[in-house]
Amino acid sequence: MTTRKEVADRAGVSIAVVSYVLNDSNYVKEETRRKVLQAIEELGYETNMAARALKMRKTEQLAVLINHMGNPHEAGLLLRIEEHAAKHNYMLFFQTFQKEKESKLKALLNGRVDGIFLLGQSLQEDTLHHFRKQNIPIVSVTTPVTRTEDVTCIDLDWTFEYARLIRLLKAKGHKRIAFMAIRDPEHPLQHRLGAFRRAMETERLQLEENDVFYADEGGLQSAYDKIKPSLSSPDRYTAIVSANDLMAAGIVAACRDRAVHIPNELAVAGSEDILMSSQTAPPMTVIHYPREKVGEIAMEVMLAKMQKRPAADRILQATLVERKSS
Amino acid sequence: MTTRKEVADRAGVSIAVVSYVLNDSNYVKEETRRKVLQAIEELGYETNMAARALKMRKTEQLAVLINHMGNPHEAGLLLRIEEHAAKHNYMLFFQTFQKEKESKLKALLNGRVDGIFLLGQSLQEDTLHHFRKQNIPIVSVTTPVTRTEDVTCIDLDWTFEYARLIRLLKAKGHKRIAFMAIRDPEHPLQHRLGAFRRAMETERLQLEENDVFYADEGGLQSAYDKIKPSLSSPDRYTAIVSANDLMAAGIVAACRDRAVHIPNELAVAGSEDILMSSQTAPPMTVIHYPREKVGEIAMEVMLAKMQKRPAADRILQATLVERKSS
DNA sequence: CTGTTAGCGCATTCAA
DNA sequence: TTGAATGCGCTAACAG
Repeated sequence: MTTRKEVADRAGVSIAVVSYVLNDSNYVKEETRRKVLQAIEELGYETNMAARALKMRKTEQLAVLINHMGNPHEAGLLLRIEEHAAKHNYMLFFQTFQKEKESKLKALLNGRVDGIFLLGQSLQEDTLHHFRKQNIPIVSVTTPVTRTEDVTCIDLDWTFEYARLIRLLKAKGHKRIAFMAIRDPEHPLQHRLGAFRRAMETERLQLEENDVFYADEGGLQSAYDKIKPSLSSPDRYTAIVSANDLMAAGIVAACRDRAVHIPNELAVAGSEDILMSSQTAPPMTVIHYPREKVGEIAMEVMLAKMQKRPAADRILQATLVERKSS
Repeated sequence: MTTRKEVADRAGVSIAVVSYVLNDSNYVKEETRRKVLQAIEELGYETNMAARALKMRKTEQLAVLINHMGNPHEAGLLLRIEEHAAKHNYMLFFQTFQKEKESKLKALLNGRVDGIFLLGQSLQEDTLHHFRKQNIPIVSVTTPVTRTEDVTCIDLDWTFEYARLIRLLKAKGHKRIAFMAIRDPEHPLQHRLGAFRRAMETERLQLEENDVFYADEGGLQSAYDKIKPSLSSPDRYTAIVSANDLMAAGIVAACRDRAVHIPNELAVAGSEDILMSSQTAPPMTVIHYPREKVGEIAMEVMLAKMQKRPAADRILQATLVERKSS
């Protein structure tokens, strides 16, 4: 490995000068600079980021804790965040994160990251406290079940978005609308269920308790399993909204297998607009979650917090994409 | 931030002892150990990974260079690799990687990673040389266009896999089979085109040059755009295989819009088996790429290389999933 | 069994 | 405009 010392020797200067040249942190005579640059070139020298991180107390690395990378929505979000992080020269770690791992988290991230993104996670108070003490900002993309002051959130106004979707369905004559939620009370998708309830109220529709389905997890299969039995009942909801698109796709699949016609017998809608949603049969009506924008804002907020600038929660606007499933 | 020094002071020992306790690297009297552990607990001390990395010349961080995170196949692969990396206490960076960034790569990764995974990339010789000098092993999941000795590859025997798929199609009466490839000659999917050519030969079928379509990139839309015009021609191939599933989905979408019946008028098959492929109309026949296994093996090979154990290229077996599109 | 000490590669203060 | 020297937090060789 080439070190600054070797570069300095070859250029006939001290290591400090090499540092000055590299970081533009001090005036260096043009000729000296040239010599140093040349030595760097010849030796193929590159700064050792570990050493720099130790000295600077800054790693330029960020962590993304992700719930379920199998979900293209979250994968897409991750991708967008990375895109913007890269622009600011931050490297991104990602970790699929289960609660069991939380205790190890502090050890794993200590001295490794300058900030943490949460993609569908909530952390426990003592974990939060630890990162607060270390001055590691936390930005959450999704509203966690329990809010904490140091976690800044980027999310949609789900009540507003669902209300708009409900109006669309109402306009087509639907009165009894079901919702596909998720069982785990800690799961961040719970927030969307709450929002849906409020939206139904706003739109003066009754959300009956047995019109809320609780899948075991957010995947396609779990929604398929949960919805399929209910599809044979004669008296039922005429539309269903799903807390995420993967589960909505599961509903579409169940309808196909039960020969329930979409949208004539049942209208289906999703909440994220992943690519798959445009390819199901029929293509799905969805709330288009602005992943691109959210990624950008998330990084923006993260930068602000790292620089100790104030950073408030951000609510973004989605759009409604009407396709054949409604 | 709590340091080892503070822990040592509180426990009334030297920092070395704290190190010994933490790393189990030296015998410590039970009572002393207890005191140290308690001090650590009380202070909420965690090891600073940056300092450790500097000292040990080992970061326990790995990079994944990924071509197109928008592709669920690659996202899935990333997920699997992360899963296995985590088991061995490695953190994973990922970077969506474009050629323009290659020059910056060395600077970005220097001192940050112990190894690099390539997901559909080829690096230039001087980049490879740099990492070779630093003893940073490189493992590629996909066969790059130009092979290099220090890059170990994990891939399928695509010729074998495509031959099996071709036999399936042949058994259903197909003789003229087209292929959806990708234009960029540097793109790793070129390898699959070459394999398909050989497989056709093996199966004694003629692959006509204008039955090979070259999409501009590997996405759904690009395949859709490329295939759509050709669907109206009366005399044409009766089956098409796509180098990846996203493009196969694009073909299915084009057939839908052109009212070409699948599989009666055209059989379609993909090469990876992403979730979406089971939800298109009709669901697609695909080669099931064993992402789980590949992730495991990739990490295994990486560990071997990091420990300077010999590590040969690995060829894994896929399975054929027959669905309604063929 | 425990303490002292010498770096790892870098940024930076202080002198020159 | 440049150099010498210090220390970031950690590991491990060596001495006791």
